[in-house]
Parts: sequence; structure tokens; C-alpha cells
Amino acid sequence: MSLSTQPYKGTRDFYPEDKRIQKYMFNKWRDVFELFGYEEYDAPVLEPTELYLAKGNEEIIQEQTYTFLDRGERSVTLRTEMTPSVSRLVAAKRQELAYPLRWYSIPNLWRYERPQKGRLREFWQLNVDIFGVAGIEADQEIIQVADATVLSFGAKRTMYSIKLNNRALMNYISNDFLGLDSVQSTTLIRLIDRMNKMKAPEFWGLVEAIFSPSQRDAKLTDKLKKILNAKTMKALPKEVAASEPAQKLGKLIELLHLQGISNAVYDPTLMRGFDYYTDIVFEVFDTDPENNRSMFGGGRYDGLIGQFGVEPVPSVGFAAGDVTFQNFLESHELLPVLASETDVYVILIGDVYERAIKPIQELREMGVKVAVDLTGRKMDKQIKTALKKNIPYALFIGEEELKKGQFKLKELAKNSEESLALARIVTVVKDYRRK
RNA sequence: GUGCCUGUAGCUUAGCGGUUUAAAGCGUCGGUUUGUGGUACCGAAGAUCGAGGGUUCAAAUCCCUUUAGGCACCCCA
Repeated sequence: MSLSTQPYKGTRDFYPEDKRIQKYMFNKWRDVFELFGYEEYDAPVLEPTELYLAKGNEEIIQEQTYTFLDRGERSVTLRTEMTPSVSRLVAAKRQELAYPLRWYSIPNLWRYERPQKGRLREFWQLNVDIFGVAGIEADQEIIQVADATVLSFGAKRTMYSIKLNNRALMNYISNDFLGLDSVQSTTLIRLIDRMNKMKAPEFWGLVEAIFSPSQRDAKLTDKLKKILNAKTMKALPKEVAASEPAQKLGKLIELLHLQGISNAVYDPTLMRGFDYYTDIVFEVFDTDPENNRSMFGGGRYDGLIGQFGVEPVPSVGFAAGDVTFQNFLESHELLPVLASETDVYVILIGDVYERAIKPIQELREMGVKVAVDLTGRKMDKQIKTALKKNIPYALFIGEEELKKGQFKLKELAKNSEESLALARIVTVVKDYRRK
């Protein structure tokens, strides 16, 4: 029996060409966040299990996490999301931080699940949060950052839509407008969350089943239909539209439209789980009918930091998984062909290695990234290797070149070459990089 | 956890109403007389057909088990 070369179930190996794509995405993300003044933080991959239990979901911990005892019999869990950790960080320095905080992180997360499309056991997730702002300006900024993130890859606003809802509005609708009790309310919200996965008659049948006979007599289903079918907030019943959470959501969408985020729309069926979100929630959807799924989302979670026994801190944020994000970029052909990080591949002609060391070192000292073939194979083989590695330039070093101090630099994609002095090579290569 | 589908050279697959040396394309390596390419031509290496068991004179091909992967459900914190 030989060892398996397969990566562990649900994880990926990142060969250089894969890592290149990951770096491309992460670097672009970082550029956007930093443009908005967000600062990067990180936390351990391993957290005490209580951190996740605090949210009160035993079942998830037991079945969908990597949880085990360390050598000191402490129960630890591989982080499954960043929000509890970042809340812990903020709570720990609650008094001394300079609010508002604008923080981001790109952690790898672990979930014990059966892998499927867009969903693995280890994945990376970009997290962006703003702490310490209670007003909708923060919600607005977070959505603006989310929008800018997608745009920065060259996406058009027709390629995605930003759906918004308000958890407080849903609570108002279910508790006050429909008059449901808390059990009915939870069941209904959960059901609406799955609405798009089933056919309309099936969905409405299940809705009817939630209501009591008297509620059915009061035509609650019809009332709910009017809400869930609303394409805009104007289509809502007057009483609902006039409620405080609806007003707030309306104001936010208006703000977003004002700044050109025209693809922000109200979606009464958007639920986004039902755990720690307290107010505005949003999700970014791919509009491609082939891949009409949620790419990422976020919202306001004002209650979480208070769980650490400190005064609560208002918080808004979003998170995007690397797998779904990359799927989006690929399906819209937004991933460029990425060249190697190496600038120049040196091809040695004949037995010249010892004399080639010096000029090669000079190039590196001037900031050119140089790899040398070292195999002593025939030139055509060496050139093929450079091509395969996607290195933009080949540099030939042989007797002639060493004698003249002029080296043949070949731009492989163009099949053009010229003899240049080292200093000139540096400028040519750096110029290419800037393109 | 439940259901459906799949597993043949490094990759993509053919062969799957059983029978002798398992086929092709791509890739890899080498060559086409030695200072220049992805094309062309020639050649080579490379598979106990995921694993285990069974039926049979005979199995990649049929049956069972197992394992790995994919997709959907569940869930999605």
C-alpha cells in the first residue's frame, strides 16, 4: 500500500498556478478594503469550543465542526467562522479601541460537512466589519465596500444584484402585522428562507399549515402573499411600509441608489439565517441564470459583543467565501491569465554557469526576479520550460553574450528578441511589469 | 445523516449482451546531426482496469461489500 496523494476530503492543494489565482483575489480584496480605510487583523485557527456554544447551537457544534480535546482535556474547535473571534477581540479591548473600527481579515475556516459545489471543508473567507456605528451610514458603507469589491474585478452591475431586507421588519410583519406567536414566527421565517427551493403551491401549502384555523379565517396567507410578492417597498401594505424598520430599509436603499448602486433591491424573502442578525441583512446574487445563487452576504449584528459581558457595540459586516467568489469570476470570465511572478528565465548555452553567476546576481540586485534553468539541457527544452511556467522573458547567456556584455532577451509571447546590456534589461522588464 | 451518479495510463476518455498482447488523444521523456519555441515527423516510458470478495473454463465487462469523488437534500453559524 502506498500513500495517497489526494488531499484530505473537502480540502484543496494549491499548486503554484492555483495559489497565483488565490493571491490575485486576496490582493485585490485587500486593495479595496484598504482604500476604504479598513485594517487587517487575524486570530487563531483554534478557539475554545465555548466560543461557538455561546451562540447556543449545540447541534451545529456537534455535527458540523472539527471539535476535539487537546492534551490538557480542553475542548477546542477549528474556527468555523470569523465573527465570534472578531467579537472576542473587540470585546477584550472594548474600552480602549478607537471607534469606529474598520477591520478585515481573510481567514481559512473549517466545517465538517459533505462537500458539494461551492462548499468545501476548508475554505477561505474574507470578512469585513465596522464596529461602533449604530446608524445606517455604517450599513451603507459596508454594502458600498461589498459592491466595490465585486466591481474591482471588472464586474458590471448587471452581473449581480444586491438584495436587502431587514430582520426587524420581518419580526414586525410576523409578530405585529400577522400576530403570530414566537414558534410560528420561527417556523415561518425558516420556511421563507427555503422558499426559492420549492414550488409555489408546495410553499403556500406549508405556510397554511403553520396558521391556526382562526388565522386562516383571517386570511393571513393572502396578507403574507402580498408582502412576499412585493418587488419594491411601495408594494407593501401601508401599515407595514409605515413601520420604523421599513422606513429605515427604504432610506438605506435610497442612499445606495444615490451613490450609483442601482442593483440594490428590496427582497422580502431574504432571510439569511436567523441567528445573530438583528437588523439590516443583505446578500449579493449572481444574476447569471446558470449560477443563480448567493455569492455572499452580511448584515447588522448588534448583540454579539455584549455576550462577552461588556457593553454591546453596534456591528455591521459581511463575509464572502473564496470558492463561490471564484466561481462567479470564472463564470463571467473575469479571471485574467496570470503570468508567473518570475520575470526572467535564464537559459545557459554551453558550459558557462560559473561565469553567468555574476551578471545574474547583478540583475537580482537591481530587482529583477530571475530563475536559472540549471539543467544543461538543449536550448529548446529550456525555452519550453520557460513557456510552461508562464515566465514572460527568456534570457540567453552563452560565450558570445559574456564576451560582449550584451545578453539576448526574448519576450516569449511576442517571439521577439534583442541584445541588451544588463541595465537596459532591468528597465525593459520593469516596464513590462507595470503594464 | 439521506438519496442519485461515477471510479480504466499523469489528464480526458473508448472498451462494459464476458474469452487470449486493455485502445486512443493530450501530456511526459528522447530524437529529427548539436545557439532558439508552442506547429510537423519519428520513437519510448507509462494501467495488476479504485480496493476486497463472489459467479464462471474464462471478468475491466455480471453480482455483493468497501473506499474515494461528484451532485442534490439536510444544514449553511
